[in-house]
Amino acid sequence: MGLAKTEMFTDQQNEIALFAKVFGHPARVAILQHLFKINACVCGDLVNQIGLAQPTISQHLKELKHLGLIKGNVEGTSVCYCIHTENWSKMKNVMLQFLDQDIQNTDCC
Amino acid sequence: MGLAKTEMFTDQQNEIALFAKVFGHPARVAILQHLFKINACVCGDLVNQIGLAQPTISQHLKELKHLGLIKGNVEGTSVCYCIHTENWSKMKNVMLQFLDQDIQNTDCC
DNA sequence: AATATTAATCGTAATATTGCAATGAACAAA
DNA sequence: TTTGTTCATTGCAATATTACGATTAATATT
Repeated sequence: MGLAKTEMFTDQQNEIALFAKVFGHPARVAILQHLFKINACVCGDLVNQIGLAQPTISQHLKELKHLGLIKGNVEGTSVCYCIHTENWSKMKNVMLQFLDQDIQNTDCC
Repeated sequence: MGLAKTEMFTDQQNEIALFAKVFGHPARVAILQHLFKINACVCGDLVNQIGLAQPTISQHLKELKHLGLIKGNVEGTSVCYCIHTENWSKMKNVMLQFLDQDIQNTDCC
């Protein structure tokens, strides 16, 4: 059914999955890396940088914005995007808690 | 269309996306968390724990195994799964490098 | 050998994602 | 006001993902 049964998982598990999902496409990884590097970027520049069509970039930006990881500021006819540092930190904590799990004992198999 | 254009991104970006994608479903997050907690687990136990049907769990396990994040050992009629600690560490380094990016300057927008 | 147990695989239905052409909306410049 | 620029939205085609019933494969148990 192409549909995750979210109701059978904890809020934490669903949150981790949501964040991970948005990183699950190389275009969004590239967009975020570029925003970190340049610190702020107009949508059109991203289209040139990444090489996908404008509607496609716009859609990826929408998803990143929806999760709160980036901010967009209208400046005339263009829109300036940048990392939402506070939310990025919060997300990082959630993901680190998941990634940093440690096994206490030796390998089993 | 429904297909990521991986050829236009760096290997690193594609690798990050691949790892993130596998974490992008709460069932796989739950499976991994359970394996960390219990350290080793027979497939049937995961089916009981998670609450999805056996073929579904088996499919999720396959994806985790394919990325090398877990190992599976046949023990009689059952299969014992556990975290592949070495590969988990490698994956963690890749993801941390991405998550730990820092902005040098102030917010722009 | 016959039966039971466990997990993988196959096949399929339902839904989601990706990508872009076409269009629309908002603003700036002439 | 007309034209151009920039970005969002719509609509659609192609592909991927999720879930599970049915079946198969492998090994135990009787």
